[in-house]
Amino acid sequence: MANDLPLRRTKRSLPIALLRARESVMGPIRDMLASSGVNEQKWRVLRVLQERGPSELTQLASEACLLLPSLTRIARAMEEDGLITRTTPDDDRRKTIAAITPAGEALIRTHSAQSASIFARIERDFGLERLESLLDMLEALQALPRAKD
Amino acid sequence: MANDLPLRRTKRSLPIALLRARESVMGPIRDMLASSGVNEQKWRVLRVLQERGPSELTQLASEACLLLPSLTRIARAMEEDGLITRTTPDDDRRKTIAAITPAGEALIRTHSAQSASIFARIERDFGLERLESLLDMLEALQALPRAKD
DNA sequence: TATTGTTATACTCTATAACTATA
DNA sequence: TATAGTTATAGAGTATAACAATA
Repeated sequence: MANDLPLRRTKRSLPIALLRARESVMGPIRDMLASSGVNEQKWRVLRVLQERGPSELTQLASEACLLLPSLTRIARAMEEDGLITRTTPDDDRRKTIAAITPAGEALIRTHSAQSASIFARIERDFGLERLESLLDMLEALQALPRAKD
Repeated sequence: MANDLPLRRTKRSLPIALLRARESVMGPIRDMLASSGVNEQKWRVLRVLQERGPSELTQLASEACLLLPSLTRIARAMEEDGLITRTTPDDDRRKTIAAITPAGEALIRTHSAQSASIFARIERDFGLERLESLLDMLEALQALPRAKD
């Protein structure tokens, strides 16, 4: 069996290239979050909730790229910190709806200027048009049909 | 202070878009690795070593997107499994050089056909030209100057 | 029976600092 | 003194399965 096909160079390996690109972008963002009291995961949860409004945990986990058991723990901690609320809707009491609180929104606002400045720098160095094109492609990549096998 | 600038939609947030895109690509690759006995991190180490040849741990950590303490542990385990060797060069005995073994290369070969097929599917669904263009941009993004502040 | 979320568990990675050996 | 790597430690995420409550 001729299964010793050479693999792509790692620079041209999509998973590795995506990871390395993310690592280079995350540097200044990690510095920002270090002074915020929330980690990357909690920041994503806040960002998704602010954008989408109150959300079921399953959907929230999917959009924030977290497993549901991880989100269960994270959401409990964030509720204790007053950043989100968790409620059970009367029409389906299996569900939990998470929602961002004013304190959570305030935390985002506190860092919005810094976040914008980090992004502006990338825009400047990378090029606005190219960046928009990259974001278009990343969005399209997410939308690809999931392989079944 | 007008620091309540609205943030980008999460779909247009570079860190989140990179993460979500990677998650959608990693699905079938995780399935592949599940039957290989190595996890994502060890797979990256093997891929980098196969490509670059024997490497110092600091450089290897950087290219495989791992912290050095993580790599120390991972490399020890991989050496025990016979996938890599670790040697101390005579000209600088502070260093450790890791190198892939024939068993490590065999492990990669075992999955090269499957890996190629996963990639071919993405090429087909996403478009070859578009994919190459995406990889170009990801490579360029990695090469951006690191922010200092 | 299927769905939603929680809990439990084992494993692993992350992040930081302290430490050793060598240069 | 600086560098390369290791060790230690605390914290957190990953992955899976089992479970409870509800539909």
